[in-house]
Amino acid sequence: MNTGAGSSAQEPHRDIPEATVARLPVYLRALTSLADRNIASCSSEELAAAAGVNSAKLRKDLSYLGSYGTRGVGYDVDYLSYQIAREIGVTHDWPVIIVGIGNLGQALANFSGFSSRGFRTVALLDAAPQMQGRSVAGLEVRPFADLAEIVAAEQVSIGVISVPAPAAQDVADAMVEAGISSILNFAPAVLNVPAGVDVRKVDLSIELQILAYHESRKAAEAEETVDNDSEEGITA
Amino acid sequence: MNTGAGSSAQEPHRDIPEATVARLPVYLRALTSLADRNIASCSSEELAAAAGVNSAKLRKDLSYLGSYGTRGVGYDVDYLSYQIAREIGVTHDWPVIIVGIGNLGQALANFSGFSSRGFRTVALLDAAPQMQGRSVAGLEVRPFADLAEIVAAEQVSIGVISVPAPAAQDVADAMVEAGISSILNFAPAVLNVPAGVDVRKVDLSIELQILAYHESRKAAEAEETVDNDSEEGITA
DNA sequence: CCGAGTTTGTTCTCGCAGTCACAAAGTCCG
DNA sequence: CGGACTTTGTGACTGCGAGAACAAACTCGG
Repeated sequence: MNTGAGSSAQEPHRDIPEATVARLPVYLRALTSLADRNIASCSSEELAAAAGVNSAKLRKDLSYLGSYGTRGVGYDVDYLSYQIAREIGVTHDWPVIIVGIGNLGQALANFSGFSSRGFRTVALLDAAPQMQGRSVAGLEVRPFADLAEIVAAEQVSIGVISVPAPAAQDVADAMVEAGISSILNFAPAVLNVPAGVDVRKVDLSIELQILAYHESRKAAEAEETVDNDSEEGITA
Repeated sequence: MNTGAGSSAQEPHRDIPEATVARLPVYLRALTSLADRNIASCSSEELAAAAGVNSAKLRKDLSYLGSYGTRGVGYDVDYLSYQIAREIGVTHDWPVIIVGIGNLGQALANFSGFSSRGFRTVALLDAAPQMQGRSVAGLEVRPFADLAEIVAAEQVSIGVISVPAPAAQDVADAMVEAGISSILNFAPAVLNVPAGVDVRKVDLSIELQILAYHESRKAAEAEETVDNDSEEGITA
């Protein structure tokens, strides 16, 4: 009865809401943590607590994937982990390249969370001559000009940009040109990419500014409540 | 006529939607970029393009702050910049401490975007003895035990956590205990904090996994469209 | 001084996301 | 073997956010 877009065979889900997609990795991490503690099964309440969300929301999110729980019992940790990993698509490793091996790029290259969660850094690229050939996190830094060649050879579809803002758009253009269709951008710049290419942005100073806004309001409120007293007596 | 919560003198705004708050820093950056190019005024259309959003959304967002534009003309770049900065609360610098001076912590300490956008890193803390006294980004790494003392002395209300996941909750607890009320968390762990404390989370592997999900779907769709052809002929 | 043109600020509508509450479905004990 | 209990999965409701469209307000040229 849907918009007749074929293949209604064994995938009753499809079209998982974006908000849910963003939480699935959180659930996956919580499940991994439970598995590490040798917990074989858990209720939605427990898993929700471990993931830091509401249990109803968790159940609804999981229901988009299918019915992988058992009523009256809960979820099997390993089984659910696999199902989520399969849905996200991290049952096999994704090759990733990092462009811009400054402080942040080096930190990312060394970040174990990438390799342990379905991603494998296959190349580090930097345009600066003095970076060439240096070894970072066990990988040799290669010239930016090699981008297309590496992407083609390693079948890379995900790229990380950690260059200064002015260079970000050029790097993005080159990535798209080379065939990359998903970009994680750490540069504080707006990227223009053609349709079909996904960009996610991580912006450190924006996060801090959002905190600052709330902090300002907290301070203003605190001041307001003291306002009645009009304390100005530092004359003692 | 609002819910009579005092002080209806010269602040007609208050209660800015969270989604808008998250975009204000983006607008601020776009404005800064325009100012750097000596552009004194701009329309909502231009600013929206620079910030990568819809112009209607931009105008709506700005309207929460007040009427700082001129109909028929547009916005004065400097004036609007100041108003946004004032609303966010970054007209003066916020002192920030960073706990966990590993690869990521060092990258954050060296990140110029912090200092140039309303934040000043006042201390770097790490629990590891071998880190003590080392100089990173012009600051000496101090023992984690000094946390409370530093927070009190420098009036710090914002803390950054860049320690491994297992230590994150302990660090958060200590921060809250010391009086910090806003936390930017880079550790892949769920933090439990009391009400009144804001936590924002930046999780690198989650961002990648979200990209992977979309990438999987792209691959699946591509396969689907080729399915009709059933190309298996690599026999040549 | 006035009208045409431009751009903001706001209203309205639609869709997505979060939460509550409950029926369905399974387990476990007597 | 049956009933009480537990927990999932889902339907209904509410509220926020995005976008389109329009009225208000300002500028500028004659």
